[in-house]
Amino acid sequence: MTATVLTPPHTAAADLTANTPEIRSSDETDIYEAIFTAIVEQRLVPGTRLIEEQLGEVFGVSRARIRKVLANLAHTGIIRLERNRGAFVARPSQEEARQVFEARQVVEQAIIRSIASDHGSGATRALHRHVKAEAEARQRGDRRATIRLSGEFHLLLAGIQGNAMLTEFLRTLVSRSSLIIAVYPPSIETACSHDEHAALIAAVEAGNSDQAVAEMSRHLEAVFEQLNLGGAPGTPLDLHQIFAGLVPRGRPTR
Amino acid sequence: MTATVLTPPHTAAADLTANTPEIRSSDETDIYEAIFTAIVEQRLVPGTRLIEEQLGEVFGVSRARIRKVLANLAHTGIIRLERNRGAFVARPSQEEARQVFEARQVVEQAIIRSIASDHGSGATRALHRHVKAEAEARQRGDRRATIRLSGEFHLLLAGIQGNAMLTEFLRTLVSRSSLIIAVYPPSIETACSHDEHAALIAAVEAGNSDQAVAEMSRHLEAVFEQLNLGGAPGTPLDLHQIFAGLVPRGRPTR
DNA sequence: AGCCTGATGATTGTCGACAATCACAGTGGT
DNA sequence: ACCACTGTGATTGTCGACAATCATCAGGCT
Repeated sequence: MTATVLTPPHTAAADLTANTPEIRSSDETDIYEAIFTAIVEQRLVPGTRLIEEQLGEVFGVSRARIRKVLANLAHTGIIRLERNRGAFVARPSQEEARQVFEARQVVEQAIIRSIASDHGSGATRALHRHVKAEAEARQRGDRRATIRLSGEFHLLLAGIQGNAMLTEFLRTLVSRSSLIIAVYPPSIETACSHDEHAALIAAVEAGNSDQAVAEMSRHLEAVFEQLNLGGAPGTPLDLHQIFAGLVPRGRPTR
Repeated sequence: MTATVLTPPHTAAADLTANTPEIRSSDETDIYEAIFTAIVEQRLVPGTRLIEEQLGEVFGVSRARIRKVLANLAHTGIIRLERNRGAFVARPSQEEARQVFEARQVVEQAIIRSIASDHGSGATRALHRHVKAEAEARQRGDRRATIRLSGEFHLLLAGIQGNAMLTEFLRTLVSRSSLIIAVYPPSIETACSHDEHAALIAAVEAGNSDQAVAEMSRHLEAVFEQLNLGGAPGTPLDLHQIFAGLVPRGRPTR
C-alpha cells in the first residue's frame, strides 16, 4: 500500500504554490499542494518515481488531472519528467543549488533595493505582522509552518515591490530552495532566521537601500552556506530518520 | 477556411522557443514554433481566440496535443487561458510591458556583469559571429531573421554566463518582449541595433564590467523607449497593414 | 423600446480505452 | 560465471466520446 505516503489536502502550503498565472480548478491546486509538501517534507525522497495511476487513486481523480499537475510541478523544477519514462522527484545537484541561490541574489537584491528606495511603499505593516507570525510559529515549535513562512516572507517582499514577472520567477526559486534545503539539510537548525528578516525590514524603513541590499545579500549567503553540501551528488540519500518523529509512515514506493 | 492563417513548420524560430526543461516530442515544438511566430508576426492579432479543434485540424493532430502546446504558450505569457472559455492571444498592457523590461534590466545587468568580470569567459568569438549574422540579416532586408537574431543575442549572453535559472527566465522575458514589440511597434525602424550589441561585446572584452552594465542598461532602455505605447490599452489594435507586404494571407479567424 | 429569461449551439473539461514504449526477468549461448 | 537476447508486465502517450459550461439569440415581459 503506497497511498498513505501522501497527505491529502488539509495541510495547505498557501501562497507558495499558487504559482501559474492561469486560472486553475481548486481541486488541482490541492493536489499540487499535497505532492509539493510531501516532497519538501521528504516523505517523497528525491529520485522517487511518481506513477500517474497510483496518484490518481490516492486523490480520487483520473490520470488526466494528475498529468496536468505533474506538468506544473515539473515546470517549477520540483519533479523531473522523462519522456516515456515518467515523473521523478527532482534531485538537485550542488551546482543547481548554487545557481538557484545566485539567481535569488540577483532578483531579491533588486527587489529589496526597489522597496527601500520607496521607503517601504508604506507596506511595512504587513511585513511586521508576517515576521511576528514567523516568531510565533518558531516558538510553538511548528517546524512546517516556520519553513513555509520563511519562504513566504520573501514572496511578500516581491509582492510589495510589485513586478509580477519577478514575483513569479521568485516563486519558482523559493520552491526550488525548499527542495534544496530538504535535500541538503542545514547542520544547525537556523533555517531562515527571523532576526535577519527583522533587520531587512529595519533597513527598508530607514530608506537605506544600500544597507537593505547588503542585508539581503548576507541573509541569502547565510542560508546557502548552512546547506550541507556533503552528500555525493548521485547517491540516493537516505533521510528518513531525520524527520522520523514527524512522518506517520515510512518509506515511499520501493 | 481559417487554416491557412498559420504557417506550418518550415519557419522555425530556433532556440528562442526550446524553452521548457522537460523533454518534448519534436512534433509539439514544431506546433509551438508555428503558433509562436504567427503571434509575434501579428498574423494572429492580440485578443484572437484560439480554438483547440481548429488548431488540431490545421496541424493534423488531436486536441490533446494542442492542449499541451497551449499550456506551454500560456506559461510563457504569449497567450492567456481562461477557464471554460478558451485560449486568447495575449494583449500585454503598458504596465506589463514596463514590468517585462524592468525585469530584463535586473536579470541582464547581472548577466553582463558576470560575463565581463570573467573577461568574456573566452567565448566572445561566438558573440562576434552572432553579431555578424545579425548584420547580414539586416543587410539583406530579412526582417524576421533580424528580429529573431536580436532576441537570441541576449539569450546567447545568458548561456555564456551559465546560470540555467536566469537563462530560462530570460527566455520567457524575451518571448514576451517579442510580443510587446509587435503590439507596440517602434515608430522608427531601429529594433535592437546591432551597434549596441557590438558595444556590449567591446566592454566585455575589455573586462570593464561597470561599462558593460551601463551599456546594457542603455540598450534595454532604448528598446523600451522606442515602443509606441500610445494605443489605448483595451482597443483591439489593427496592425494588418503594417506587415502587409510580408503576410501571405490576411485576417485571422473572424 | 429596453431588459430579463430561457433555449440552443459551440467549445472546453474530463474520462476511459487502446497503442506505443520501456524496464526487467528469464533463457540460452559463449 | 558472464553477457546478449527475447518475452513479458507495467506504465506512459494518444485518441475519441461524453458531460459540463459558456456565449448567443430569440421571445416575452415590463
